[in-house]
Amino acid sequence: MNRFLSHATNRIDAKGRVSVPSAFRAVLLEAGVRELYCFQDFVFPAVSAGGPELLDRFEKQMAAEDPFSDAANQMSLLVHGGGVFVKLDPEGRLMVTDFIRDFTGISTDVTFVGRGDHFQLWEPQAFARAQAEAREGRKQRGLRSE
Amino acid sequence: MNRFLSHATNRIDAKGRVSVPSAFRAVLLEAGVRELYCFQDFVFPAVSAGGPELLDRFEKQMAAEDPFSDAANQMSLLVHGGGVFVKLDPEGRLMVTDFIRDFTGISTDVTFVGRGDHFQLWEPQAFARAQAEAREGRKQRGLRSE
DNA sequence: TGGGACCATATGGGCGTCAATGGGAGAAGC
DNA sequence: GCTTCTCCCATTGACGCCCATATGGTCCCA
Repeated sequence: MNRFLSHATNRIDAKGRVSVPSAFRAVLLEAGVRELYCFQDFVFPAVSAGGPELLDRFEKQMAAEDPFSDAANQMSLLVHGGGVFVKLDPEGRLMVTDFIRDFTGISTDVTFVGRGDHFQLWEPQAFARAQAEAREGRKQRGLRSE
Repeated sequence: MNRFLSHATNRIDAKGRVSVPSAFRAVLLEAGVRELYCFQDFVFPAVSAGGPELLDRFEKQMAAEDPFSDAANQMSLLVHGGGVFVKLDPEGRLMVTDFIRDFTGISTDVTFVGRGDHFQLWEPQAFARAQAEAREGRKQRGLRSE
């Protein structure tokens, strides 16, 4: 398994640390990622995290559209200006900084959400709501999988 | 037999495990599936399960459209964030996690329902109702084959 | 044809391992 | 010197692996 899948909720301890789920750490290890690259998601109130190659991916995306568009400008602000490198401690935990808290609304618990080539940090309730909305939207569009 | 057929109800034990029906396990074995991919169904209050190729299918679908579109984003939230890889123990049982319970209403028993290329986990009563409704709907449309 | 041995599946529980969490102490920075 | 950040160790609770038991069905043989 070489991608980020499923979701799990972990508690922030008194020092402001939270364990990254072991399944996600395994993916990072396999990819040889030692430092996480984090930034604010464009769509959801979540912080996205992954290897440094994520940056490349978003720069490609920006290059694909009109470089002077509002979207490209805002993306650059988030990707370049809002990006942070985060290190894990020997137990696989990361510090939940104000950068993360302010944007996501996270306070005591973090929901880690796999997104294939990266994963996200969500406030648990916010994730539940977003997922419910997504499911509702799919149902209405009638895009059944079978 | 290379597809999932019929249905069966098994009990969840004190540890929260339930045996996957042997007929289904045989199909999985033949297909060489060692890890199940499970996700909350888009239509029914059931959890669908099958081989990893189910996920591949979803990812192809996402790749087909604009990867940064709203639809693709929401789908990833369901397929990646809402999907789980589940391993069977040596006896062919799986853990019934809250992820499954909350969405399906399953508490003490699980009804396994074959769906051809995958199968589903239902709360027994809910399955009985859904099946009755489906039968009724077909009858009214006059599409019965018998 | 009826009874019994045999087999497969479903189920129950013990136990070791690992992940998540909590706290302490040393190191580095203000 | 005090705060903040790491690293290290301890605890606990969950999960995976193993073996044991039960239950129902099938096949063989008398």
